[in-house]
Amino acid sequence: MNGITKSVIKNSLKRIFLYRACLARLKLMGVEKVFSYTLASETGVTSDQVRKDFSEYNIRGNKRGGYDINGLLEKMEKIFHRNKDNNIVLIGMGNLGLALSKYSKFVRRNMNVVATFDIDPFKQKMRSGIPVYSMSRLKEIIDRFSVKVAILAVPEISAQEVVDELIRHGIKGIVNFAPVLLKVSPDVIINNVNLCDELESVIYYVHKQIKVDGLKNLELLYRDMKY
Amino acid sequence: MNGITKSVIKNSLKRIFLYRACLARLKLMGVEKVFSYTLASETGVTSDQVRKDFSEYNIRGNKRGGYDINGLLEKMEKIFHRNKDNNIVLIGMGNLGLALSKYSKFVRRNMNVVATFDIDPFKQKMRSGIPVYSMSRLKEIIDRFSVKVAILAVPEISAQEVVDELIRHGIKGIVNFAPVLLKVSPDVIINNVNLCDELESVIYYVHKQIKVDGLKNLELLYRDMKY
DNA sequence: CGCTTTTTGTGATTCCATTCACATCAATTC
DNA sequence: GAATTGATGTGAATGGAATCACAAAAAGCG
Repeated sequence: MNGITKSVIKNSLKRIFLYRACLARLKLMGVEKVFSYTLASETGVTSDQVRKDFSEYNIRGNKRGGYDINGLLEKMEKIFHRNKDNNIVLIGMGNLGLALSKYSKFVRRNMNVVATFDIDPFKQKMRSGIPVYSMSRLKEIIDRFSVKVAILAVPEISAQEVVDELIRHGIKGIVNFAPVLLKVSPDVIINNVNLCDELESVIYYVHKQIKVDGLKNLELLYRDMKY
Repeated sequence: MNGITKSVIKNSLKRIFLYRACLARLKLMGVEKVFSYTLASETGVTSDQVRKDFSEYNIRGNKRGGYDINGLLEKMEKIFHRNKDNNIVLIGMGNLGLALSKYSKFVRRNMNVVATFDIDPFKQKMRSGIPVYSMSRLKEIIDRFSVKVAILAVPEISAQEVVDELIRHGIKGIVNFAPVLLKVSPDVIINNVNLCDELESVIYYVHKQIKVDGLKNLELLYRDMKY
């Protein structure tokens, strides 16, 4: 249980998700095949990038014929283990945890939150279909549903403690919404999602942009004055 | 309003946030100064990286003396405009929107959700202190509070339409929770947060890890059989 | 005060992701 | 069925971020 763990999700994987979302949309529209440049312009990358990414994940198309959307989506499902169900547990039923437990998009991608956990006995009852258990039943549920991945939405103060327990019971991957860097052994995958940072990043760039625009305007003004 | 916009938040900026969180913690513990390697080991990066990042954002310390925590935090506040309040609007009061509107950590970082909006008239009443308005009052609120940044938590079907409206009324940056790539002009900053993708990434790496471990075990078994 | 120690700050280097360029293959046309 | 066209797939080149290595500065010490 040593070592700080940063999120290390590859950009190429994120782009693959983009492509998939785009493909699903095209499929709904009745489109049957795409070319790398179609997908590229839809997702705002270059066609080289699309092909290189596909190459990395061993996805191939037909020379000249482009890619068959159904085949592509099937291949992706296989790669991302979407064919089998993935059972998830969610720890912490505060505001965020509650919202995540109701988030219907997980289910649509075969990711099932089979149970949620909270230390607050008041919260330990059925809510919106998904049961809320006390932490004492964690091991039982993880074993019964072969859970390997957890969502962590507990206060930062208890995050590390909960993580240690999760890992002790066999959890191998965690999406962590608590704003702390968790210490885990390197075989456990952590993906940190820090909502404050996401918002603050945008604020930073907006302020910067405004400053740049301001300077541009000044330059323009200066030029106008000069001539 | 052309062009697909991917999130482009620099890694160095994300690390600066990490450092700041760490510094705040150290400050609470009564620590007054740090060295680059202290901060590094606390955040799981190298000390070179810390110094390089600081250099990028023009943060400097004292040769041999390290960095004064208070000075560092002040400098960061200035860089990130934490001295002045940042007013935010939140669009979409579904499960996620509701949770975000109650997310107390925003306020602690001077990011105030001044109002929320939803098309559902049933939701348009005071909830947990923050008012829920109809979209018709968007412009009024944006102007009154000089809002430049919005959080988007609407269904994907209406996301683009809402974004167009936001930008028309002067919004310059958006944290987008809808799983769609928004089309905006390049002077608007978009930060996409896709919860499904975050979870699915972890699942992907966990399966991969298990496969790798499995192979390792096979190799071990093979070696055992051989000798 | 000059010598040693310690840590910063940054040019040089390495490494990895993206982009380029083109060989390769499949379809279509003549 | 050869020639042409239009796409893929991938080595090679490029660019940008992380790491290295060291000069410069500050603190301590004799």
